[in-house]
Amino acid sequence: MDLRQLRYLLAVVEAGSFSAAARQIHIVQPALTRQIRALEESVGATLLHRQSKGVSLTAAGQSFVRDITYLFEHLENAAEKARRIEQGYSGELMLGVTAMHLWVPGLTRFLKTFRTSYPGIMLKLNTILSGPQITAIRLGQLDAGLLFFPPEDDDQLETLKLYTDHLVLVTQSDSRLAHTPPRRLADLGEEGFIWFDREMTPNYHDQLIGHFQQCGFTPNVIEKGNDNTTMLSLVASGIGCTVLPRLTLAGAPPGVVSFELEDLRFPLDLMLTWRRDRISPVTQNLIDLAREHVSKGLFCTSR
Amino acid sequence: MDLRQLRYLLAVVEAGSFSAAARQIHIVQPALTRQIRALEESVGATLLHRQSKGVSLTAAGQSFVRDITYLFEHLENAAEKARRIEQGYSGELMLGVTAMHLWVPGLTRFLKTFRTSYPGIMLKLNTILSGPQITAIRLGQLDAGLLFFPPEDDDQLETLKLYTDHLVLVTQSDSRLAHTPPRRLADLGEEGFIWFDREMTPNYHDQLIGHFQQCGFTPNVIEKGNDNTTMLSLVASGIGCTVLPRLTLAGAPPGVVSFELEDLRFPLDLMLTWRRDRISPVTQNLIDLAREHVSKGLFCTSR
DNA sequence: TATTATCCATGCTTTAAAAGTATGGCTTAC
DNA sequence: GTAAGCCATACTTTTAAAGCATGGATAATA
Repeated sequence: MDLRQLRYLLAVVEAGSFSAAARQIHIVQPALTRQIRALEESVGATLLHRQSKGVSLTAAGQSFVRDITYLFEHLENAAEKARRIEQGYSGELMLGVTAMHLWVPGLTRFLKTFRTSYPGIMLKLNTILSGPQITAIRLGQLDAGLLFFPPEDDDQLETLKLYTDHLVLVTQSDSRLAHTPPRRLADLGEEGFIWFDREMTPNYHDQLIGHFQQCGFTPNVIEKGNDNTTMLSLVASGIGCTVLPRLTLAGAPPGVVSFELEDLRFPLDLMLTWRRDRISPVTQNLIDLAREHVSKGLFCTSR
Repeated sequence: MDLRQLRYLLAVVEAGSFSAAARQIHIVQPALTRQIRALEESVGATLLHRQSKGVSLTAAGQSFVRDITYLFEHLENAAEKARRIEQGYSGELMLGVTAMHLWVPGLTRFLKTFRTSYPGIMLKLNTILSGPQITAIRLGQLDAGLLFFPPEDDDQLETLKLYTDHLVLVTQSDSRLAHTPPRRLADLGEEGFIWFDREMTPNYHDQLIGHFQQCGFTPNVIEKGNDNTTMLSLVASGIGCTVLPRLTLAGAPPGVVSFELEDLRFPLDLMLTWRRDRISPVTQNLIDLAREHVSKGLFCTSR
């Protein structure tokens, strides 16, 4: 069996005769006769009644034609779908993101633009920690990820810096600290500090703790909150202070204020990370759009 | 695009490499490479990542393979269906039958046997008058019909006599007629006669009326019932008598008796009728089974 | 009735499209 | 560093489809 033969059959059925069909599809009638005969042989049934004035479908032929009519359309759709995927206009994009960044305005704006530009893409956001994100990207489970501190000089991964953030001190607006703003980490003294479990985001944790030690500061941890929102809620309720990337304060509850500290100029680069090999077209489109946003400075503006 | 190419693609995907697939499908690797390339060209998308150690599907390829996987199965099913129809084991059979005969035991037994023998056939019984039946058969709307008096020596239609019935006088068991059974039509005199509209089955009507006239009998029609059941009900209620084919009395209500009349030896042949040309395989099977039943005398036995 | 036109089938030739062959470049494994 | 395995390319051979000429059968037409 052969697609050509099926096409020929449909042409014959439509034209009502071998000769007419042959004229329509620009081959000679004997060629058509032979191909239809071969088709009938491979199907194992006579599909056409040959009459002196054209042909008509047998009962078997009617059934067969019904069954194959939509085949070509189906094939064309399959090809079209493949083309759209190849061009990155269809398919899905598995994107890793840390919970911390889901409310960063520049980032949500970026994702919104992507969604608008590629409405055919099912964007699947995975709220996942930095470490697992890197693993998932390596394994191909994620197409790309948004995270701090990707492994440097990795020959498998490639990164793009979206923006550089920095840490700020966060405290309640009518707390003691808010009235006499500290200038350095050491000024916090034994002030209650809100922190998080190391496992949540080990890289970030270790980098910060290392920096604190360099500055001679040991936080007096009195409470832990394992995501941004929780930590901010704890701060808002007056339990203590903490440090957070400035841009993640976008969704902070009222009554929370932030201060820049002299020794908290810790540079935090939010990186888009992806596998160097086998970038899917969708991922490429995401990267291209990210590059565009970076060059226009769209990640840094807060509105 | 070509079925061969699709088959090759599936082989390559399954084998994981061009070389392995080529060995499996017994062609050489360059031929495979070329066909896949041609397929990719006609689809308009790269379907495979060529790596040093085999190949893997691109995102577009994954979608495409998903879409064509069931195609071959679908085609084989379509062919199988066509074969079954050609052999008369599948499909539908449009059979005309007059309401009069639906309760004839030999006939219902025949239809039941057919249904059992060909469970794949959708047997569509059309309760339709003799005249329209013949027209429908000629037009190909019916595959075959069961009727009295088909046109004789018709070069388009062919017939098979299933059984010969004859008319009997039907009356209520405690009517005057039942007590002094008449021997001839003329004996009925002015007895109330139940009849039917000519349009219901004109051939049958005209043949009977003609015969009545030959016998010098003019029925005193006092009521009309346009199907067997109605006529029998009227008889059972004591309104009058009528004549009916003997075998159609199978479903008669209690209190109805029948008598043979000397001049009512009118032969009634129930004929299976079909178009001589373009007998569908199902129809052929029906005819064959009918011939078998006729030769075994199964139509005449009442049980 | 003979004729013409039309249709499908068949035998033979030509052309187009696969498959086969030889080989090369590249990567991975030992 | 060599061998093995993979895919790609250029060229040849084989296969299969298309083209051509023609014939038999049927149906419309003169």
